[in-house]
Amino acid sequence: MSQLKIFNTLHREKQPFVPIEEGKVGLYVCGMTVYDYCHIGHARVMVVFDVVARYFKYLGYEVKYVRNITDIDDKIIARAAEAGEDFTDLTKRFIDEMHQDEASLNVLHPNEEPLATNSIDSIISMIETLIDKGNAYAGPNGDVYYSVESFDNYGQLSGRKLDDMNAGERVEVDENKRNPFDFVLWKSAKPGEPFWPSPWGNGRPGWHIECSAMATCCLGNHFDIHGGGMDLQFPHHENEIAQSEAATGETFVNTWMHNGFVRIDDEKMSKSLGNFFTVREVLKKYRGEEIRFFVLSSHYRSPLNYSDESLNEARSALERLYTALRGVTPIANEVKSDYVERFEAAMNDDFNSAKAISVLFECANEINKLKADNPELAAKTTSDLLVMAEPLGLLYQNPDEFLQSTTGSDEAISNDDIKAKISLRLEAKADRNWGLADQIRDELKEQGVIVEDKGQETTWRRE
RNA sequence: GGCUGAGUGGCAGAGUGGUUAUGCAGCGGCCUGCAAAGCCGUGUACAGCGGUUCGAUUCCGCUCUCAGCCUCCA
Repeated sequence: MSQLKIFNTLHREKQPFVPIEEGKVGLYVCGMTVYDYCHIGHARVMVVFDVVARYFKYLGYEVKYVRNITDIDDKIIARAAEAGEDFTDLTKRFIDEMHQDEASLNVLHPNEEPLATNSIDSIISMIETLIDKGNAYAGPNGDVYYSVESFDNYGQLSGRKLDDMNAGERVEVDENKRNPFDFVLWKSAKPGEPFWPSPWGNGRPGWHIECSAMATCCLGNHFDIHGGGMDLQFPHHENEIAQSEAATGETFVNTWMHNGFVRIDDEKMSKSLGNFFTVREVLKKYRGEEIRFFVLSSHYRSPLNYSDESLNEARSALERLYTALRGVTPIANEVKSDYVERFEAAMNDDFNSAKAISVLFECANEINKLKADNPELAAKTTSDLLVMAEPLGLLYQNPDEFLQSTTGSDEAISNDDIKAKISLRLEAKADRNWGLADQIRDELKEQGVIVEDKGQETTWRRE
């Protein structure tokens, strides 16, 4: 079998994955800042790394998957102030919402989900270490900063040099910093802001330090894979490396993985541009599995353009796969089929889900051909299809349930009414009253129900 | 200005130094009372210009276009 290769942002090439400890993998992903609903970009991160975790399990690894929650930061404070509520009420609410979205997308829960506010002690102790080692300093305003010049390899991940960067390009240079690219480790509290006591006074952690603290706490000073969206490469992940490696003296992470953006009209979907769709908005029109298929239909590092057409295609594609599964009871296949081999080869090539999915379609085609002539082989091939779908988190529903479920919140004809009409139509057919039979079929079609005759049986599905 | 990445058939989207991606849509056929689903067949795609090569969409160079990052961001 081919070996798993992963594109490592740190080296800008695909590299064979070698775990630090045999048979185990530690995975840390930067999760949500919980001040609003998840949008499709967040859904992509969740789904992509869910597949990474699932596929490692499929390969037999023991996976420890950690995805943090940032539950204290400037935006959270601002939103809570706007709403006139305690920031913890706000974050608790959006954590619950996030978990609902996660479930809708069939994303398995990470093994650990640490909160920044539960990690204050380890954050403070890491900052103390950085000050002791000369990598951090308290500014005249009481904030504590990391000194980028104190870390020789600063810029290794994002491939940039301090000299090449334009300080003050977008944000005014802060006079409290020794170097404009120094970043905050500890931010002193203004009146009315939430705070924790620290050796530098009351305040809260900066954005980057929490991830260094949580990652090393949960997975150790040196672990296998760290992931997140492309935009976190710089400065967030660059700063995480600088903090963690300066504090521990060890290599922080072996493999860095970054997923591409979701776009709308060829522009990045983001909160700041305001061009985002939330997961729950899209769920009004499309099933969670359709969103999931859409995300996995292109490679995780490529841009992914969001549109109704794309979601409609995902729907058609899933209908085809579920139609193949319909009416077959899978029987475990004792030999590893050529399909599964090719599926693994695709996934081993930097989690190429798009290519892997093409194998699912070929497998579905084979099932359709075998159904009539060779039920036993059809059943085994069906099992193959489900074996491949599992690490992708797809095809987890009963085919009829999927095909007959409603796709949105619109008012739809009930299953009972559909069945009643189909009974009438079967009587008409028995009388060879084709006019009436076709009329009933047309009526159902208008209500989004497709009727299909198979010999004496009639099945139905929703469009 | 610095640094990334990308440009594939009607659309989406993989991939490869010479041979079918895959899905949707289209066209023809089989099946069907008719459909639907399914099956079979069907498309001289690889931004442009040079170079390397027996041969390049695939490697190299240049040009053009697009997107992203350069302390909000998944």
